[in-house]
Amino acid sequence: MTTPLPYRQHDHAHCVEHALADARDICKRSGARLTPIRERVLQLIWQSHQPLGAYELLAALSQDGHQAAPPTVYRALDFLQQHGLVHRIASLNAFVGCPHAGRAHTGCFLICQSCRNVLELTDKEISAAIEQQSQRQGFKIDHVIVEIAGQCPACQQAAATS
Amino acid sequence: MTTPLPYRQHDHAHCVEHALADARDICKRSGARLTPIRERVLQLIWQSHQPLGAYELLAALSQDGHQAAPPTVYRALDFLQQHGLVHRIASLNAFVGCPHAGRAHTGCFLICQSCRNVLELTDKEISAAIEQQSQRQGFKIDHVIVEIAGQCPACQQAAATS
DNA sequence: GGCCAAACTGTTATATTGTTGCAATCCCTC
DNA sequence: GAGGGATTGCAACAATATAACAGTTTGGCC
Repeated sequence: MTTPLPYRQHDHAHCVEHALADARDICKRSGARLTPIRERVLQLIWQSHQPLGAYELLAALSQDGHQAAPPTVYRALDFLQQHGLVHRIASLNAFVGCPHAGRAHTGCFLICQSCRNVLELTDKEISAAIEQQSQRQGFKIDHVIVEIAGQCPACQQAAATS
Repeated sequence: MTTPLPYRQHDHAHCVEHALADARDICKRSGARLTPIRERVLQLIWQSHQPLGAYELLAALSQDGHQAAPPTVYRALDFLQQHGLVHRIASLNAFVGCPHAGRAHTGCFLICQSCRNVLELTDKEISAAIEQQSQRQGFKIDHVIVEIAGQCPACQQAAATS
C-alpha cells in the first residue's frame, strides 16, 4: 500500500502553485474572475493541509496588512466553492482545497482527528451506492456530503509506537 | 414503490410515543437517566419531522414556562446523541430523532430542500463501500456522516403539477 | 477616451450557533 | 442522613455566518 498524499512528505509549495495555476486556468475558461482576494484565499487554504476556518483566513488576511471583515472572506469562499475550487467540511466548519477541481465529482473526506489532515477521495462505489439508494427512495439528489472521521495511518502508527 | 415514512401520512402522535417508550427502555437498560428535560427535548424533536435547531428547542422550552439557557439544551442534546437517540445533521446544524435507536448503525440522511423533511436510512452497500475505501487507505473510522440533499418524491410531484 | 452596467469590495451592524465556568441542586449509595 | 457524582441554573462569552448599503473597480460599448 502506498501512503497517500497528503500524509506523505512532498514538495508542498509546488503542489500549491500547481493548484493555483489550475484555478487560474479554470476561471479563465469559464469567464470567472479570480481576483487577488480570491486567489489569496485559495492560496492560504492550499498552504494548509488542515482545513481552515473562515476566521483563520480572516486573521491571515489581516496579517497581510489587508483590512478585511467576515463578508470578504465568506464571499471569496462562496466564489471558490461555486467554481469547485474548494470544499466546505460541514462537520468542521472549515474549508479545504479541492484536488479534483474542474472535474465533476462528489468528494468524500477522510478527516484525521489526531493530526487534522484531510484526504479527499472519489470513489465510484460509494457514489453508486448512494445514488442507487436515493433512486430507490424516489429521491432526487442535489448534492451529497460524505465525511469520515477517524485516524489516518501515520497517526495510528505514531499512537502504536509511543 | 411504497412511499416511505415520513413522507406518508401516519399517526405521528403514536410514533412519538413509541420513540419515547423506546428511549425510556434504552436508558433504563444502560443505567442512564432520561430526566424530564432530556425527555422533553426528545419529545420536541420527535414531534417535528423537520430537524430542529438548538435555539428552536430553547424557544419551545421557554414556551413550556421552563426557564432555560443554551447549555441546558446542548447538554440534553449531547446526552441524547451519546445514547443514540438523536442525530445531528451537520449541514443544517439541527437535530432529528433516530428511528433506529439502540441498534448499531450508521445513519444516512435524505434531506429534502423543499419541505425540509429528513429520512434516515441505513444501507449496507453504502456502509460497506465506505468501510472498504477507508480500509484501502489505512484509515481507521471513528464515525461517518452521509447527508444527501435534494428533493423528496412528494415535493417533486408537487413541483411537477404546479 | 468616456459612459454605463455589472460585478466586486468595504464597512457596520447583527444574527445564529455553540462553549466555559461556577454555583446550586438533586439523587443514589452507603 | 452524609458523602459524592451527576445534573441543572445561570451569566458571560466565543465562534460562525449573514444582512444591508455604500463605494469602487472592471469590462463592454459607443
